[in-house]
Amino acid sequence: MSSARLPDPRIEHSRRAICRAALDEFAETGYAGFRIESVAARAGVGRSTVYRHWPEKSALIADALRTLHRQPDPGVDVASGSARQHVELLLSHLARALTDSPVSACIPALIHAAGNDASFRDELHRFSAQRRRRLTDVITAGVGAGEFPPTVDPETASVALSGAVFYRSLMTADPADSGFLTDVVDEVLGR
Amino acid sequence: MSSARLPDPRIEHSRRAICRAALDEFAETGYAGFRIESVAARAGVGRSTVYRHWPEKSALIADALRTLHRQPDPGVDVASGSARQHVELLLSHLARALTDSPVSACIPALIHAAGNDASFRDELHRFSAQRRRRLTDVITAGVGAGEFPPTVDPETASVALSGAVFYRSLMTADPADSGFLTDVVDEVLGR
Amino acid sequence: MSSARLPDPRIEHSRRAICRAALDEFAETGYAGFRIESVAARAGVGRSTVYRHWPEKSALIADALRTLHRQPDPGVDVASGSARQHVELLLSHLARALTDSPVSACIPALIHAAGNDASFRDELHRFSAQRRRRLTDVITAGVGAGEFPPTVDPETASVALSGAVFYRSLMTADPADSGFLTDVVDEVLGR
Amino acid sequence: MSSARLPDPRIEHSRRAICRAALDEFAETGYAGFRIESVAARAGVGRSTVYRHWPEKSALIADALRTLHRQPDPGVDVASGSARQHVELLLSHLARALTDSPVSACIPALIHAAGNDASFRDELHRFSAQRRRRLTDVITAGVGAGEFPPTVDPETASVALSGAVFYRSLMTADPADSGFLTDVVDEVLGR
DNA sequence: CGCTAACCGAGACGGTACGTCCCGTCTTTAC
DNA sequence: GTAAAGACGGGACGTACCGTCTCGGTTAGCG
Repeated sequence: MSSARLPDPRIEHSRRAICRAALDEFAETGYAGFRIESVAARAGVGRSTVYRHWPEKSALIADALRTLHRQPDPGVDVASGSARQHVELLLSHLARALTDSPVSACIPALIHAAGNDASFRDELHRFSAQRRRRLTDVITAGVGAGEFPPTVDPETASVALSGAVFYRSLMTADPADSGFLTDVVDEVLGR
Repeated sequence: MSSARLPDPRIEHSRRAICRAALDEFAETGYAGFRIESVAARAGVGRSTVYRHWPEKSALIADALRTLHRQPDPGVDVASGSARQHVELLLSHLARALTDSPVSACIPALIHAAGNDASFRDELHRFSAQRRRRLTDVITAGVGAGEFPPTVDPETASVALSGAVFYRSLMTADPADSGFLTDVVDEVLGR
Repeated sequence: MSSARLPDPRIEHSRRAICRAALDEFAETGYAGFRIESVAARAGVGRSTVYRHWPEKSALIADALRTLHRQPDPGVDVASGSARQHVELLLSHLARALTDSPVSACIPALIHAAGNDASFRDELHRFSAQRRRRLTDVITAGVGAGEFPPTVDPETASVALSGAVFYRSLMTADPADSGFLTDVVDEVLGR
Repeated sequence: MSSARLPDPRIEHSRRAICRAALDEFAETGYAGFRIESVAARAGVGRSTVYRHWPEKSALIADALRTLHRQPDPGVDVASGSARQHVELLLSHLARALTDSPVSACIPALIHAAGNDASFRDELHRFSAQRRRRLTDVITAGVGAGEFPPTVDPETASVALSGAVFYRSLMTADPADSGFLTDVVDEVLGR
């Protein structure tokens, strides 16, 4: 019958350990400065084991970053609370993701990598689209419920809101704290 | 009078050529992949001349990027036209800067570098603050003239607008074209 | 049994090839002008392989020169012939060693290096002591057999004879040919 | 008449200082490790001044070493004392020259350099011939005076004696002290 | 004296070799 | 058959000198 060979549990174990180590390394040292040797050492693994599973450095980095996307969604309970509360919750999740390790250090690196590599760019776009879809949905619901003005375009609004958080976190010295979030939601979705 | 001694004309000549070459290299290959050897070759200069002026790769990159900031402001003529037109003009300049070489490739790299180096971070913050100030001023003027609703907070609005352009350019597959700009200005500054 | 682990056959192969190449390089260009890059090229080996086995240029040179000392002794058959013939044979071996490559170019370099480095000095002293011992022994035997005057001090005589060959080969324009050897043996060991 | 311009005293002053510094440098660091920069610094002179007078490193070294030969002969008073005393005196001068700075470090370096450069070789041969001639003359006189056996060939004997001192000083761990000199003179010139 | 030509120091320049670090490939042995 | 260990060829790094060059400032010796 199905002789699907179980592919040796050690393999999967190694892959996991290496990916985790790669994320740590990436968060600490960024794209440049990322050393295969350090990753192997972190993972308690021989250098050749890394090369057995990924053909080269960039492939490992890409793969490791991809695992970020599969991390569990914070899960906002849309059933209870107002649309505005949901929006602020999603934005504060985003703000925290941009501030805390390890994602905080990976997003900028991803943005940079995206500039020079089409596959990274696609990955980044897919990732952010997925994150932003929740936000767009919530805004759409808010408009439908009459909580936000009918003139609001959910797509544009979610870009403005996400962009505001990004910009505030990455390009200014001030944090995207709850006061800022309140202000920017007022500004974009009306008061 | 001021007998300011010109130290050696060759020095300034070399520095300029190297900085220009470094920006090109940076735009093409990013932070990783940046090779001093290529820069020297581009600049038509010996490798040692580069090291004579900058102690190491990162210092050269930092210095070269800094020259970006000193590039002349596009200069929007605020005297004529409506505040809304000014806002859209500034945003389209930003969008173009994020799309065209060489700045397009440098900003993402700067964002990345900022994640791992405080001095780069300060540089980036200073740079974006300077750019955004023009936008904030124009919005303030528009509010004063009654062109934008009095509820608009210029500071928050300029972050939302800049962030929207950034996000659209860097994190999505769609360009920050004039249609998008119109929409997002509608959204943030009212219609 | 002895499960003495052979570490890796490639290592010994590389070491041999590099040492041989280093001796050639040394003989051709001397201490100054000795370039690791040339040695690696001669040996058909990557530059880093050289540094993997020797920490720096001087260590490689020292090691390569040491292999000279392990080269097989010419092996003079003491059983047949007179003591005088043995003496002349040993001296002509020495003279030839000082004239022919590769040793010819290494001894002067060793003498020079010995002036600036104690370990080279010890090496040189050990090397020459070993070579000279055969000569001293043969002279001692010749004195015992009554072939040389009893007033001859074998130690002093062997220094005078070896020194004469060295001096003639290195410090004068004339070669230490067989005529010279005959004369100097006459002079030192009597006629 | 001849308006032979005095060639600017600064030039001669610089040359002297540089030559002296070059000898010191040579004695300290040998042929390899000889740095033009160090010489200039020792001489309190700009690096370019060195290059103004000597086209390259090796020319400076050669020139500096040549000044050694012009150093005043110790001057043995042949009028008084026996031939044997004169011989021992000359040999002890040679032994001291091979032991004390700066010559001690230059001779080995010269021997080495002679191996790779014909002009150095000629220089060395000329130098040693000049030194040895005094010795040969004294031996000849001693033979003529009946102080040494008529069988002594002055040329061969002076090579054996000089060679013995060289060998003892450079190739063994023992010094060419007065005891050794006595022994070797006994051995070569009879007792 | 004051001029002028030379010599000078300082140091930028294009090169080249160094010794270090890491890459991605490979070979060997242990489990 | 997979893993750890690590040798291998390769190539960029940042350092140290090389020998060449350009630059003003000083200085010797003539007018």
